[in-house]
Amino acid sequence: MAEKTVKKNVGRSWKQDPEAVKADILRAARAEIAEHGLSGARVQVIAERIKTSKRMIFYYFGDKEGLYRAVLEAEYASVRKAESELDLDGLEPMAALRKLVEFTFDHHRANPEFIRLVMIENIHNARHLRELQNLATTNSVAIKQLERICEAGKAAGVFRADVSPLVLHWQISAMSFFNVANQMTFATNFGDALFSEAGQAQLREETVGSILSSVRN
Amino acid sequence: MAEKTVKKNVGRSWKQDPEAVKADILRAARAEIAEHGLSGARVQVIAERIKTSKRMIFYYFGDKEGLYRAVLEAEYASVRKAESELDLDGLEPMAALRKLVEFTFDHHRANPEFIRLVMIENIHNARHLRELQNLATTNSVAIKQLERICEAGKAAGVFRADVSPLVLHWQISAMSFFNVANQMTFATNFGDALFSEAGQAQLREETVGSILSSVRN
DNA sequence: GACTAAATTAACCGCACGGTTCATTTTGGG
DNA sequence: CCCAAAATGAACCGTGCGGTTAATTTAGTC
Repeated sequence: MAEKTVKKNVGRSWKQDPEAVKADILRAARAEIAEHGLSGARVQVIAERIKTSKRMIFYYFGDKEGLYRAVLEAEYASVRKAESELDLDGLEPMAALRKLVEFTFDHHRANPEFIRLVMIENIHNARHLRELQNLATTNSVAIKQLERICEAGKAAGVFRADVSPLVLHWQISAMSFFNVANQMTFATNFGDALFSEAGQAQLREETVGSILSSVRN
Repeated sequence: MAEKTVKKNVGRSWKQDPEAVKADILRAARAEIAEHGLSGARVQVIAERIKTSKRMIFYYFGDKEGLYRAVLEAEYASVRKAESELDLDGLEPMAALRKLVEFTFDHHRANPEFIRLVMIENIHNARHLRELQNLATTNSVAIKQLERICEAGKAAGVFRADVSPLVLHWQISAMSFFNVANQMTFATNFGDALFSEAGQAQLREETVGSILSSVRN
């Protein structure tokens, strides 16, 4: 039959670029999951955000949870990289601690999607994070830096002798994280004064102040 | 036809008790939503947790979001009630502040479901909380208490003159909230030492310490 | 240029979900 | 005791979800 040779697509209709597709999917998934949570995120919507199909997501990442794990892993890697680039050499202990607190406060604020992913992961009791074992060894960069600061501070006599780097990290993280994570409910309940530029500058300084004053000898 | 009058249920099969049913639904919904998030929670599962049907949930609460709003409202009311029962009269400013911090730390820790609901609400950008307008006026009990403490502390000269009750509340909430909300990811990343009984006692005291030292004149 | 494996598209599927319909039972007031 | 209204049960429904099947296109290899 003459109609047999119907060609739907004579010219090249698409190019292969698996790495770019994978990276696109990861970015879109990060945004979608951070916005709606794991169960709230729709695979269809992730596909629609970029120029690909739902099929490709399952092709590359297996299932929704595999995709989520990949997003989580990439995001933690990116944060660790930023942390490791913070240079505190040559600073006095108090100045180093101040810089570390300011960095953490600013970095959390600049990465709300990461914060939301961590919130979501906590809702899931860190079940997926625990499955990412290759991160465990390297994600204590911040602690290592604090340990060095604390040692120097104690040696110089400016820090209390019983300051704990781990507790310090917990306190710094708590305020830096809460500032982003709970912004909406806090503002709803108590007003948004603390979340203007001036308010944020104040919180940043008060955070530094409470950390520094709590280690001071 | 003679078979027309088939009676499936001759005897009394159930009792009416709408208030108890509503209360049961609220409790079950709180647990289910706190565990799985709003989109992750299944109405069917909420019904199965107690002795009722999906039908009753929609009958009393309209839809899933209405149920969630009711849960949120009840939970906030319960927390406000606990806060208002905290008695700080007759305490020196520092002692009063210490007691308030300890209370907040302990209360958050004792109410993980409330913490999770707030986390979930933050994921949703506080959209539902904003629709609960009748709470806005009364949920600043904690702030009022802090204002009184700060005034007394400044008058007595033991507090810095520029201490802000709102910032103080933010700091206290940050650490008390983070301690519960981020426990799982923090423990996964940095070990669970801080979440043993001894670790929690240490964190509680360090939280008090950093707050007190940051207001001290 | 034929062959093959990887990459991509289009169409489809079972199913569980939120929500509804219809009928029945219970309660309480007159 | 009767009857309207509230409360409940059972079965159902359309939709959108995560995930799959099968066919088509690309790109490197000989």
